[in-house]
Amino acid sequence: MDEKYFPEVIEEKWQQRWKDSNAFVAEINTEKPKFYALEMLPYPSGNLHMGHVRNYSIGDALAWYKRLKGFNVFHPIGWDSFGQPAEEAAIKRGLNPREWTEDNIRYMRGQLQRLGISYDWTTEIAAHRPDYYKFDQWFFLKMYEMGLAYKRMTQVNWCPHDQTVLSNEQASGGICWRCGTATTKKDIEQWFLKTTAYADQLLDDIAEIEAGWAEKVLKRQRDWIGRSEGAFVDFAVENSDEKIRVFTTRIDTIYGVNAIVVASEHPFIEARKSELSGEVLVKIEEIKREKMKAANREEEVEKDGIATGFFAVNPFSGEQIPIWTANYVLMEYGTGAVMSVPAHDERDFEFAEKYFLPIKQVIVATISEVAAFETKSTFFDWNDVQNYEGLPKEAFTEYGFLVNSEQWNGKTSEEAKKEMTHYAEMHGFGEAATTYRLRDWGISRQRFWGAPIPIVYCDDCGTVPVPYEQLPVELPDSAPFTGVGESPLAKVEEFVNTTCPSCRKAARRETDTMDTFVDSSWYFFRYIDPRNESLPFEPEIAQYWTPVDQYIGGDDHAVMHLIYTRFWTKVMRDIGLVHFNEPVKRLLTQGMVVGETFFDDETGKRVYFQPNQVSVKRDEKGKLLSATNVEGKQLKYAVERMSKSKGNGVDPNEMVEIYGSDASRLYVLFSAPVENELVWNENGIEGTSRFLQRVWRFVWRWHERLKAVAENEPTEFSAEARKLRQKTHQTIQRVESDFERLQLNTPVAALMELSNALGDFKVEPETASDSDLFAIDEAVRALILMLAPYAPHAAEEMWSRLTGSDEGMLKSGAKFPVYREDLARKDEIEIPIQINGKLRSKLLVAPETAKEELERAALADEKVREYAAGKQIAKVIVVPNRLVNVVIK
RNA sequence: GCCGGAGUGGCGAAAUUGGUAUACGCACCAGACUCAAAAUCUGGCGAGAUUCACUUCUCAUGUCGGUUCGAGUCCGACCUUCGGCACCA
Repeated sequence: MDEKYFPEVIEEKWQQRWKDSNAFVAEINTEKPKFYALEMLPYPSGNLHMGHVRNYSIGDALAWYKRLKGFNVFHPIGWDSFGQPAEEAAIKRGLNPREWTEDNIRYMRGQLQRLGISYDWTTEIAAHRPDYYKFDQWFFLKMYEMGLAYKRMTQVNWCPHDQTVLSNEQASGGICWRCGTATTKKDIEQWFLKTTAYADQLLDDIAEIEAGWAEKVLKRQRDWIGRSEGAFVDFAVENSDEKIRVFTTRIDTIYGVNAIVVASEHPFIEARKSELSGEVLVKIEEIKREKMKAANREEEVEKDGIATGFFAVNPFSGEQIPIWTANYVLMEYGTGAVMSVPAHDERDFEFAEKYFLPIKQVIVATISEVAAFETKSTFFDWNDVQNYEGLPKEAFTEYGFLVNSEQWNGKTSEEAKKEMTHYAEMHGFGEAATTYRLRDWGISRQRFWGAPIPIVYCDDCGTVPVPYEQLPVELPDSAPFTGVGESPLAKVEEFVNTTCPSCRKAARRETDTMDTFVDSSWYFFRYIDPRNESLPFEPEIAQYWTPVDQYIGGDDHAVMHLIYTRFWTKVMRDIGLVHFNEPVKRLLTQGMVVGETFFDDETGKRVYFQPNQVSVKRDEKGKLLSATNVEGKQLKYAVERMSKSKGNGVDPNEMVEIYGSDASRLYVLFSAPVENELVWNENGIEGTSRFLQRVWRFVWRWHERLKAVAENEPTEFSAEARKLRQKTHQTIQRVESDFERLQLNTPVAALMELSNALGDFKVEPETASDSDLFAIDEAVRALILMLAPYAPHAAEEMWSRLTGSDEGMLKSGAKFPVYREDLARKDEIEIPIQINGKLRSKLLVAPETAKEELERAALADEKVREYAAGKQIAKVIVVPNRLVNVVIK
């Protein structure tokens, strides 16, 4: 240990030592409680950004804390290494995706190791390696057997120029990202996983994890699944045997139906093309075009539609109602047809207003209104100008009581829904139904850099799954990467041409690869048994380590990844690999790390923020008012996610080089609560670095002297020493309870206070008494141990100096300090005295002073007497150990 | 438009259940050390008024109102802001 704190020296030293001693290698140990700490695995883009640093600093703090609390901690890391950027690098720069990926992993692994995150590197995995994606394929085959993987026609974005499939992102604005051509839609066959089969479980099992997941994430999941309960009702088409089935959650409003509205792609329309008028056909084409634009642009589109000229019959009332088609009805949801009830649905109301369709009220808010409707007609007809006054201003969408509904009049919406659904069932024109917004998961990608889908197409045998013993279906070394044309794999003859596993004749392989969300749906199960060649993992090992106790990541994964991984877990349970429903007990969604970004107003180009290149004006609250570059030209600015490409990034490498990993991590954890957005501020890190140095200097000054500390607790302590011990134990309690609540910023404040208390303890090493030494030793040890989750290298070094042992905290059996209530308690506490709720005076008393005693002391207080003079004391409120409030009138 | 979260000093933020608002840190100011600077150490730091001074008082947690002995915290309305969803029948 040097007198001065040189992070680069000690950090390298301890990183090496941890590695040599396998300090973080986890082994099953049934004697200890286990703790699985997991951070979302990174995509190997080439560089860590500050969001990663934050993510791993949080995870590491918890991992260290739990280790010190005696848990057997598993803290692994890996690489989400399949995906488009590797392929892009291949197209743009002629690189081999595999080499590009491996290079990036090597570099980023170095960065992680430089940060000193306590990973068990022996379990590192990467999705692009055959020993991993073999099991993506294994799972696919299992799901195929279970009927959960199937193929169907679906629409994709298509670039007619490049002849290639585009993701929504690549086709955003309806333009191909590569060539700028307007995109079209194309029908192709793709593989799907039947997530909808688990829709109810995905929704209902939320109850099991509710306590440990942020409500905002659960809400988004519920919305994503979008279960809605209602009924199907069949409307007969007049003069035909055909029926149009609609889905409604409000069958109670069915007497208010003024039209059936179908989507422009609805089979009813397709089947009657020849019978529709030219005007209608033109409109339908217009609607389809509008829909496509609407999907790409993000504007609200006005409702548009046309009557088809056909009519249907309301099965309840027998009324004849027109069949319309309109742009606001979606083919993808429900049945692609709705019953329009303008009086009780906002969209239908808007539509009726535009096209002057009749509006009939069938629900009223209160029972007292029901009687009035027996004589009053509420059918609003736009042709009847007399009645114009009766036009409601908006739809009444709440539940209420039925009117204008024959035998159902007077019933509540809830009763009517049940009874009318039953009635429809009895009469064969409807049934109770539940629909979901959740779609099956399309996993086919017409890309190279992903796990090949293990399927063979044979002219004789059809679709044949690759036998398990032939897995993995390996990706070829390379493929022609052009970014245009069909899937790159389709061009690799030796890959495509194979023999049918069933009849041995020549056959062709599936050339689509899997969505990368497949890899990330189960990766944390692979960590626990990463070299297993026959199974994704051994169920017995999973029995010990899983589910994950604490998962940490950004809330950008609140739906897709976290729904898919929950789905996958349920499938694994049904296969018999695991015995629980939910993979993650507690989820922490960290806030983004953001920085200010500057753009050139004219060119839109980013301007790198460097103090000498950009000058900014701020208002008194520090909010940016304007920014100019060197030439005084106005710049645009925004606060966005920090990254190198955006030019607002602090490079983690640079930061670690200047301040060290410990100070950097400490700063990131200290300066905002984990779930808050973290706005990067260069100055803050100086403070945390100074704090570490202060602690360091203290240990340096005292460590020799502390070797002589008494083993047994002295019986007598000075008042000063007692105060220090009090602070020590109060701090232990605070830090512990904050960690349990995942509040990682406030423990740092507590540790700073303890460190300040040590500084205030005016004793010199040369003259300190045995009891003083004991108190200091106790405080310093506690401080260092509690600092370890934030600044593990510095903590290790100081610990080794104090203990004289170099083997490391964990190997030497160091434990989180134990809180002692008897020492934390104060001799004397300050009780505020309020008069009419306002602080007027203070009382120094022993803790646990009785109520009566407090009241007496408060009333005797000079201030209180002053205020009470000539007035009446109406009441005295005494909360022991808290306050006294004297109410004076 | 709908849903959800959040508004506390110059800034990041504290305040387990209603009970001393502004802990801790940054920035800033003053002092000590130094030939000087950096580093370090000490002190100050919500606003306003009052006093030579010790002090004392008033106001302040987005705005307005309510409940309560007492509200940053609970209730109601509104404003601002961030995020999610966007015709889901």
